[in-house]
Amino acid sequence: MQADFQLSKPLSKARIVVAMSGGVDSSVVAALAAKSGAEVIGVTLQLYDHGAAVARTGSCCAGQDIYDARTVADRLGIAHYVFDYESRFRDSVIDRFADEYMKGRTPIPCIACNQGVKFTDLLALARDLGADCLATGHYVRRVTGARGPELHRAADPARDQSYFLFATTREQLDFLRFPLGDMPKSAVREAARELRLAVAEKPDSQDICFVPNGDYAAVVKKVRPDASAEGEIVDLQGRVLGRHKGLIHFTVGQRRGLEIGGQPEPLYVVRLEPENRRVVAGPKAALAVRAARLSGVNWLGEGQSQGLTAKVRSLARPAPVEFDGSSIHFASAEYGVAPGQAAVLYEGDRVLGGGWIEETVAAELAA
RNA sequence: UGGGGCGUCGCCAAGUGGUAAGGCACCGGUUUUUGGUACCGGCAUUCGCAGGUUCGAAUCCUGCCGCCCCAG
Repeated sequence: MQADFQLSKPLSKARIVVAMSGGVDSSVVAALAAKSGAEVIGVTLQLYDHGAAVARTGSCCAGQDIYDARTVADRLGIAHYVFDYESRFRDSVIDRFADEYMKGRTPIPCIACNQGVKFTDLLALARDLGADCLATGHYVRRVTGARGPELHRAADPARDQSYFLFATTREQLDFLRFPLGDMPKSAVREAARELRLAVAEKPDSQDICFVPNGDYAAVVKKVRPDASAEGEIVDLQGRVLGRHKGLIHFTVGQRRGLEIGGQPEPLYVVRLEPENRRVVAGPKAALAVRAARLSGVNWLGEGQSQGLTAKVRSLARPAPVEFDGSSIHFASAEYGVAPGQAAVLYEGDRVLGGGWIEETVAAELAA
């Protein structure tokens, strides 16, 4: 197995920095880089280190993972550095994550992490190390188009991570390489086995890396102690249906957890009102949205505005939309669109960019 | 107090003699590098309580308890 690192100079004269998380994917990237003949430097960032999170499986960038990355680097015979980015990660990812929840929004820490710590800080570090590129284990493709590098969905649709990388800028994309974008996950695992990498059978990471037991609310409360302020759960007319134990436990589109029974049909969270700590609940139909205004738009495309599709969550078939530069308009109602989540725009397999969902416009329901 | 009605899983609610539907909630699982959704599965040996009739009752009878309504 080989990878094309898309460099303009001979690999024998190139220096590649590989972001090694300690998982199978980035380990295989390091192996592919080492095999290419270039000089390879593995870099691992220590992002957090709560005692409890260290030993758990499915994590990333702490304790055992750092050890695993080092072990792989040693086996490959490449240089390996570990940098302490805990405070940076706490400020730019964990604190922001908590603040978003406090505001009644639903954050995606993985994108914040990619955007900041990885593609800004680590990328700058790689440049400082004199690298010609920074390679990561993300499942996404960098395709050279007529006007330079483009970001495309991964070849393995089940693994595509383009949703989490919408904020990647042109400059960053210039310097980044994603050797796994063309490969199915099974091939990556197979390669790890053939290379006898210790991480070959390591479980995929999932959930939020810095949340130990899937209990993200506990992390928010730890960072922001006043997060458990109670409030009312009301229906669309404002009638009180019950109480809740903290806005942070809810997200728009959520069904479970309201603990309100006796209804003829399920209740969903329609909206969160941080000003008065209210959770507004209603039937599924009340979730229908026809447009969403975005902030922090990152654009990698040209003038496209028609024939686009958008994903409003990582798992979802892309929905046809029109984009006017700041808002997306769905061709047919979309459900459970939560502020704080990302809307990523595609033209076929190409990622044109995206933005953060600020507010949504309810669809007029013919009823 | 007199008259009427009701009491089935946490909530709503079928079932009026043949051996407890369903919905909501909740729990578990699947899916997944966010949260959530969706899907699959689980969830009353028991029908306010105590007796009685019957081969057999949540369904019939009696008493008690509780709640609701109406009372010149």
